[in-house]
Amino acid sequence: MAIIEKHKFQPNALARSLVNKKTGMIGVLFPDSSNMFFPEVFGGAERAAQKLGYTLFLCNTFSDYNRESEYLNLLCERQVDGLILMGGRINSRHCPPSLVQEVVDIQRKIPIVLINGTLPGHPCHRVKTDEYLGTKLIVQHLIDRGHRQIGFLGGSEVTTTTVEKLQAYRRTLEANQLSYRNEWVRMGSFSMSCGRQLMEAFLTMSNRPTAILCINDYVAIGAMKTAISRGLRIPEDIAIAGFDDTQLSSAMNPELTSVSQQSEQLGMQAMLILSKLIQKEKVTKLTVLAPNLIIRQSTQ
Amino acid sequence: MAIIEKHKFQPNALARSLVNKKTGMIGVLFPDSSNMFFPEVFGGAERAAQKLGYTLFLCNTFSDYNRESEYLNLLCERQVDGLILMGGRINSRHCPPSLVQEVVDIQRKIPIVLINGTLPGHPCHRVKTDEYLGTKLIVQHLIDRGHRQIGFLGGSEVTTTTVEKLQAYRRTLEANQLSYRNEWVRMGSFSMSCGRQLMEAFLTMSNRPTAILCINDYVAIGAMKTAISRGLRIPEDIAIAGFDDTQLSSAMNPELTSVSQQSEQLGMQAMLILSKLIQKEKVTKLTVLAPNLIIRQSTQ
DNA sequence: TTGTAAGCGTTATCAC
DNA sequence: GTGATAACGCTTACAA
Repeated sequence: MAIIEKHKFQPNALARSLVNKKTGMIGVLFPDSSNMFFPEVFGGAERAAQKLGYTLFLCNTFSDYNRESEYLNLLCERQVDGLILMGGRINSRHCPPSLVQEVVDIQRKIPIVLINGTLPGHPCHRVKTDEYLGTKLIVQHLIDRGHRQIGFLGGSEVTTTTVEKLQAYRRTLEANQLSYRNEWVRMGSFSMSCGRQLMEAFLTMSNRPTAILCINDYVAIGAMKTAISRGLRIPEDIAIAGFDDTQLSSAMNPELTSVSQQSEQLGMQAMLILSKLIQKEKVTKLTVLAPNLIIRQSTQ
Repeated sequence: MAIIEKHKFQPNALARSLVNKKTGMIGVLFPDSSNMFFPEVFGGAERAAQKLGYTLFLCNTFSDYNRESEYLNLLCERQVDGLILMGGRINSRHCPPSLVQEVVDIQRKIPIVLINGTLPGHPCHRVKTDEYLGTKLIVQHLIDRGHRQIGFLGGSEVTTTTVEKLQAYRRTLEANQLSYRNEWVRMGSFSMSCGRQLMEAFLTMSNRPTAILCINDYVAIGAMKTAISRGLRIPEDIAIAGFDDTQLSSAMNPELTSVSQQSEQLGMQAMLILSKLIQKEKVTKLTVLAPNLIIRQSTQ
């Protein structure tokens, strides 16, 4: 011990990992650190990881398939013990089979958990919140508040989660004998500026919705800002709801009704399941978390 | 090549790094992923890292000295090529010398860049925004808008950045022949809930400030929310300004005047300097970025 | 208890 | 150019 101290001996984890064949590292792919939803998820994952003795390797893919592939390769070379995947290809409808195959090949050697996504045609360990139910809850809430004209704003039709929400929206309307109208559904992206633009378009309509469900909090806030700048009161003149319940929704004024995906739980669960997979324990393939409707000022 | 493909040969970066004595990994310590400022900084750092062929190892210390030490140790064991440090001990007045020494010892072996912090008594490569100037700009702006009673909300006196801002606040008041009043300065923490609480206290004062400078956007938003819930109009009844110009400030309603620290630039510069240090190039010890006053609705 | 040797998957060196 | 070999720093198994 004295001699360790004296020579300031520094253990080398690389050499140790080379022998042990485990690194204690978990690779985490996510699409965008500027969307608070993701930092929240890996906040939860990190907490769980610390308890389990793992350490996270976060990789911002910027939703770019190439970067995803690069990182995937990098993480394999670095011998991570497991992978958590979010966004990008696992949320893509029409995902090129080669990209799916890439993940499938890796999965043969390294345990993988997907958050809010799938690998079409291949069974996979997944953690997700029930976004269908979440959407249903919020549409029903709007209907219960007396709204009959409900719009849907943002997202992209090439994204599986958007399609799932859209379906829930449509079916919930129908279940309430309300008509689904194409012109009340506007897609684009997931950003605040998208929310602004799409809302502009809505406001020029003669017969516009009285309530709007947005694909996420960012789009909702963009929509709110446009509405407010046009002199509309929220929720009196138009009700607006978001999704994800990021910290933005409670920060806003008026505060934004949103559906919590339990982002931290999502990360924790994924990490928990991954650690079991690494220990070769049997784990349920699919873990579904219940969404949580958080009603705030923007809809009542 | 055929045989590589056939056997699905997977190169092992650990073994390679063991020989090369470089891993291409940069350790990044930061205090809190739920404060958007930090994801913004490492967004910039990541972009730079990708260009330079490095990859980031992000470590959320939750501002806990012990966790900092653990991660520091972990990153050394893992043989990272360099370190970027934010928050925690490098922002602490009265930082225990042993914690400083720990970093100094590491610095002998691994290049380190500090963002917005110092290692008291030890020269160090640092990147920072001029928070003194940033504060001055915003106080001057409030004064120019006609305010004579300006308060200071949030932060903590054990944090170097808070002290720096407080000093700038005080001196700018004095330079304008305005009196500094103790009861107009309230400290606490850096959270939205802190902003709410401190604002409550302000509002009970008979002679309260007409404008408030907050330590960051989160505190500012908390303060705004309390003010609004008390029926005050912003900025007519009370002007409020934040700091950091996170995405929250432009999302708010009314939009929040704030000082941009150029968070992405901060991360990019740190990464750039670090890579030069790793290549043993000479680099200037201190890089100061100019803050940017972003005037929005909350102060005019 | 202490010590020695083999091996992890690379890279680099030095003969050939 | 090709091919064998040592070395990187650690762990583990086995021998002394």
